Amino acid sequence: MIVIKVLHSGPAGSAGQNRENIRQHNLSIIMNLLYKGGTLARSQLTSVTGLNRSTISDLVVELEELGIITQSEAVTSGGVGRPSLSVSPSDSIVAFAVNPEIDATTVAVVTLSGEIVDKRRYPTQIQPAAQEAAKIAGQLIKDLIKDLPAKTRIAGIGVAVPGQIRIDDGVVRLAPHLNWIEAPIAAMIQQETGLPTWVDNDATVSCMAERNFGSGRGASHCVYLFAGSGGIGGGVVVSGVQLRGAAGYGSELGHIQIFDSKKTDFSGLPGTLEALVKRDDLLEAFKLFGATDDELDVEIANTKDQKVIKLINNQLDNLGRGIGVLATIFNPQIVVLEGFLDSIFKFNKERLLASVHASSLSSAHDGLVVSSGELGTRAVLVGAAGLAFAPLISNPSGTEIYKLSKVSA
Amino acid sequence: MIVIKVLHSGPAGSAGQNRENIRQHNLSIIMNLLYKGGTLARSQLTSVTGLNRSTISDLVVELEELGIITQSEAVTSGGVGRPSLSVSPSDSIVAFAVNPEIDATTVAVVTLSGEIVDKRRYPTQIQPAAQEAAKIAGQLIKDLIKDLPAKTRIAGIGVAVPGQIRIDDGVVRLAPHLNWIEAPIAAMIQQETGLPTWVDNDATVSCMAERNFGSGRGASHCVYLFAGSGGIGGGVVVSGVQLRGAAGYGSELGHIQIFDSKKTDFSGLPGTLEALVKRDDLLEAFKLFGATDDELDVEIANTKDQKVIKLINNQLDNLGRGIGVLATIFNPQIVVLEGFLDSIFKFNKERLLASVHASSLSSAHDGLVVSSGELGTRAVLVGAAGLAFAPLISNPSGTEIYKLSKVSA
DNA sequence: GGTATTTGTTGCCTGTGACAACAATAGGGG
DNA sequence: CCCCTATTGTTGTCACAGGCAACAAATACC
Repeated sequence: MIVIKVLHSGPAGSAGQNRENIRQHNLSIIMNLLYKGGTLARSQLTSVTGLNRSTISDLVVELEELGIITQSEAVTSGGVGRPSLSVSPSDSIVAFAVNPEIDATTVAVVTLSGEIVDKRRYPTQIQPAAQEAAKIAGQLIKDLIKDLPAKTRIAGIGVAVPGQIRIDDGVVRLAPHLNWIEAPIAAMIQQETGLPTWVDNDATVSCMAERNFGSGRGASHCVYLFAGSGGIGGGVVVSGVQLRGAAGYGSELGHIQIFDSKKTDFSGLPGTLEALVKRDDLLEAFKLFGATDDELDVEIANTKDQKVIKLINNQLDNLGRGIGVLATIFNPQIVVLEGFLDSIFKFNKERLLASVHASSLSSAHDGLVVSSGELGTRAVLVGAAGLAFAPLISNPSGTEIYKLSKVSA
Repeated sequence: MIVIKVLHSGPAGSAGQNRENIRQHNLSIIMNLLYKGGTLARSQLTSVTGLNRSTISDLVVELEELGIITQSEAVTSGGVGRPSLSVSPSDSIVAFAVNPEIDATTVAVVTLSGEIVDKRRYPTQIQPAAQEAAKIAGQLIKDLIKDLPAKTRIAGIGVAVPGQIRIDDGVVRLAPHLNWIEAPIAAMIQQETGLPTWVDNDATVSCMAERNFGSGRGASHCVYLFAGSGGIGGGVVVSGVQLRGAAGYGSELGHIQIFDSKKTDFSGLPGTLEALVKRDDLLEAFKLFGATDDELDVEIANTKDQKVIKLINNQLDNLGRGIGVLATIFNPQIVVLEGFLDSIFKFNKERLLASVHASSLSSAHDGLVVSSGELGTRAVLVGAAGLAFAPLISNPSGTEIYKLSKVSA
């Protein structure tokens, strides 16, 4: 049992704390632990939070009455003394995760414990307009609801979009690959479904998912790099908090300039990480146009072509430099790679690490772990659902949850 | 009057909140507001914190009894109704700021309201060893104490060192320009003076000073770049919190690689910001070896030499690219420049901004302010003192403050 | 000078977590 | 097989901190 003593770290916000806040805070702490940790014993909650046994009992009962957690009789024994009750997030609480991409829109049902229980993918010929994507998402959600148990309750909808998002009002300021400009996607989907909807950048939410449930579990400082057909996206966790920037447009890690090259990325900036580590270059080398990430992964793992190997090595060197820059800035415990970045990493880990070491101070990369993502394509969906769970977790007793009938057929 | 409603932002830490925490938290909130804001009316405290009038009264009385704040009869009127009492941080509480540099060690007396009331500078021929610097600091502190009013009380000592610091135990892991390696400077100074001592990186503490008292006042996201004879140092504030990294070695902004150049920085990395924007290059162009920052500043402002102008423009382009990379990553409200970086910025602001715009996404630099530091050489001292005030601010009722007699002569 | 407005002060109330005592449930030893 | 120890859940009581309302104080405005 690890007892974590948290001093008053972080910023002293300007808000005073009153009696209601204290209760809300403690309920939130427990929900947060259960969300990330899954099933925990009540005795664990006691020692981790530092709260009294009786207090934990009281709080857990309240959460149980709210229907967002369940208690089960002592699961395992193993130690002396009376066995502690197990507490789990309720499987009846779900959120819908929506991910519009160039060639398809995907919707998933994700439980409060971070599991994907169902999924629908709707392919499109060309990239859908925002209104169209909203309609598709609405229809898929209605389809998914038919297969859900009647007792299921819904926290809301989380949307992950490859672009720059104003999270305050859920408007996509610019999504270059989808060709969306100033698209109020949250309002559109909310209109279609009647459910509260939140939006954020796809890499940002994936980062959070890997941090909560994947390779970055427990890391206070984590850098996440994701690459697919839509360029390189990034997410950063600093002191346990997602980096968003003053206006919400931060952590665009694909667009940091690291070399003099004339090669430009999708946004027109030269010499950026995205310009120099390009998926299309690999596809061209393999003559594999339109391949999925999985197909590309297999191809990379098995290639013997010296020309291709040279290309991959070059990309590894460039990626390593980018990671080096990020390590120098953030000094993270872990850098998580996803998509084809992970494929080339697995092809030659030593080369990437050597490049990272060559382009950062030893203090920054000492003890740094570079790792593949654990969640793969699930990250973006689990992360998007997390957007919808966030209000419930931060204020369990004051957040509405909806019945299936809330969504009109 | 601005009423700030703070939702439960930030990370839900794992610590539960009990009755003692709530009181400590509220006392801390008030101290924090007073530290940053100087004198405030009690009515302002009420509206900003959201706490009840009677609660604020109670808290303020407790802080007054602790001797760390003072109340004065209604300073100004201006509105209808009974005038509110003014509350100020006590001027009798001070901290010592220590700044060891290559050519001198400086110690200042800084009040809780962020004012430097006295200062001593002790020049050295060559860079002092850590033990030597500690002895110098100890002697200067004893000298300074002689001139302080007898009622003065001391929060502690804050040390700002140009190098990589383990803040947990106050050990300088590496300070290249001072040639210190694994130097337990905090313990040494504590030994000399008997006062509790904290250490941190000089750019990091300067950043915090500019954020609390200077150009970056009120910014939630702030990037700070400082350059002197010891290369380029950086500090970043993210969501109001200083970025330190997992092990405390983050925000080494001078060492991010942005070009292919073979030019190396002091740490041996090629193509970094520090390698491409070099103070020594300017000194050489001016034939001004050993000049102070102020002398260099005047020289830059008045130069007509086309060759020098070309050099400055080149440095501005490189600096702009570095700032562009940082803007892309952090999306800050403000970038604050200090030292000769500020001098070349003032020489041609448009050129720097053009370079920033050319090397970042518009979403990242829209609304971005690039600004000169307000505090100048005071920043590092005010910031260092902040290290010693931090425990007092985060736990006013549980932190010891020392009488002058604590320091043996 | 009277009224409205704002703020400080005081006494009382309530909610929330701590604490202690007891009950329940496990393992270990003679 | 019983007893002892260790751990956890439960219950009732307590203390503390902030909210609230009423009143007093001090200002501006008419």
